Amino acid sequence: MDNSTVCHNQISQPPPRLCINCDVREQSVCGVLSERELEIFASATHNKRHQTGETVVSQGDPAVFFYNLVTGALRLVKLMPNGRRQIIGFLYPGDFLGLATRDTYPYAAEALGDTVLCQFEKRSFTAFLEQSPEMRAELLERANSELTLAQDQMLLLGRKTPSERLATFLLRLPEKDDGSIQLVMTRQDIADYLGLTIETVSRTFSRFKAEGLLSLPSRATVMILTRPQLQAMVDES
Amino acid sequence: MDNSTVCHNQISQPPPRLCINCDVREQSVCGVLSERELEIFASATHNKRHQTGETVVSQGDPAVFFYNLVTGALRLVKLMPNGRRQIIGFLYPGDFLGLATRDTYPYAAEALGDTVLCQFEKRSFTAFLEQSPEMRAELLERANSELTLAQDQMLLLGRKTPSERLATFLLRLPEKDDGSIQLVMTRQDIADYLGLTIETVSRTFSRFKAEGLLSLPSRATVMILTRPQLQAMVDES
DNA sequence: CGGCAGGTTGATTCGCGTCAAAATCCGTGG
DNA sequence: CCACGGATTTTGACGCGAATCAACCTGCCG
Repeated sequence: MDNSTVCHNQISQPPPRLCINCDVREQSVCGVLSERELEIFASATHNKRHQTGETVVSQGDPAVFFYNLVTGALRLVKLMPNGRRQIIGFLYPGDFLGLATRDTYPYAAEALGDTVLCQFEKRSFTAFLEQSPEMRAELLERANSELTLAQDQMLLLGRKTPSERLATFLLRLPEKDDGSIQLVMTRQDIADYLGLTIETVSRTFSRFKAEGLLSLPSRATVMILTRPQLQAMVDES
Repeated sequence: MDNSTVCHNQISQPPPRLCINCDVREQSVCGVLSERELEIFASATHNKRHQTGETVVSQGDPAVFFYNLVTGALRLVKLMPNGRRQIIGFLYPGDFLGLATRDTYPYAAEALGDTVLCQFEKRSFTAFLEQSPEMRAELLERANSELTLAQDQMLLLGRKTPSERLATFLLRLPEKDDGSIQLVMTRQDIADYLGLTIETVSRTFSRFKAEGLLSLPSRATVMILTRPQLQAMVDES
């Protein structure tokens, strides 16, 4: 809640932050830039930290900044006046925050856990695009894959059963080395992403567990036991 | 079903088809091209006609061609193995068909009424993009607005009531001069677009009519009587 | 005047949402 | 290490609203 744009260079003076050392450079839109361009880019950006639940951008606010997500995860939320909530996507390290915006953000972006973002001005980024066809191509690429995902999600929300929705969701998440899946979001988030209630999500998890499809070592950890069966539910689509 | 790539120059020899005379040039992605570029473009395209219900591209087919829609309308359909259907969008004159495709089309495009399309090869178009930053910017622009629309639709499918869905849908359609709205799609199409059944769509239309919100002079014509009330239902989102 | 596709209306069912309570998880402090 | 407390999740009971199933209507074609 207090000033969360903290730098760690409060004590000693570290070397200037360089995009070239960025952990997610290759995964982010910056991956297409030359060293020369990266330097230009670096001078126009700075890091921003957020804690769990904090709002990075608000629905309806003028879109002044764009971001690359460096660490953590975000949820993109659309809120209706009466409180109904729909999550239209989650962002992970390397993802770009700023697609599908015109003058204002049509959704809020909120931090899930502690996050680090790379912030830059929309204005200067747009200007930068004029000189970088590669970057524009990269953005087009990303917009297209977001659009593809969104279309899959429309099918999910319009026509799939709760079980199919949850199975689809789980199989989209990345596995760790030990085969477990870490859920960075709450059940409520999952419900609002899948167009269900929290109770239905919980019940579906329980049923999957009872059927031996998965186990839940902790709230945030899922072990998929019989991937083929879950996959079969998804392929039914 | 027979060869539907008909030219009208079967009798007399008309002047070569020129993009510069295209009715929808300014509305389509071609609007950003210079006369010079238009000529190059023209030589790589040809018109293609389709009748009601015909398939322009099939879900799962290799994406070889892109299209601009010149006349008529298309529905973009995702079909599940068990027959469940979700319409992820409608295209109107000037719209581009080819966003959100990788190697294959992830949806089918089907003609609503008689349509005219401008067809060109994905390969050559992609090559053309290399030399036309304006065109790439235009495509990015369009991908972004499609994405915005898709996100609105996710909210609709995940969280809105049938009445809100239909009201939202109707108010997005263009009015004619006399204030009427022409529905180019069937009730089933509307249902599959809004994530409902045909019966629920029909009942909701009937209720709106009973409440004096609209009248239905014919199956395909809607007269909105009290726009503010419909708008209020939508704003509730 | 059929015939038929598309659309409407009615009766019934059932799955998910709602409301309520219990259980679990997890951080905190004794 | 355990006891406590709040948040989160799970489970249970119930009701409603949209899907389903079925019949009927309407407009339009030959």
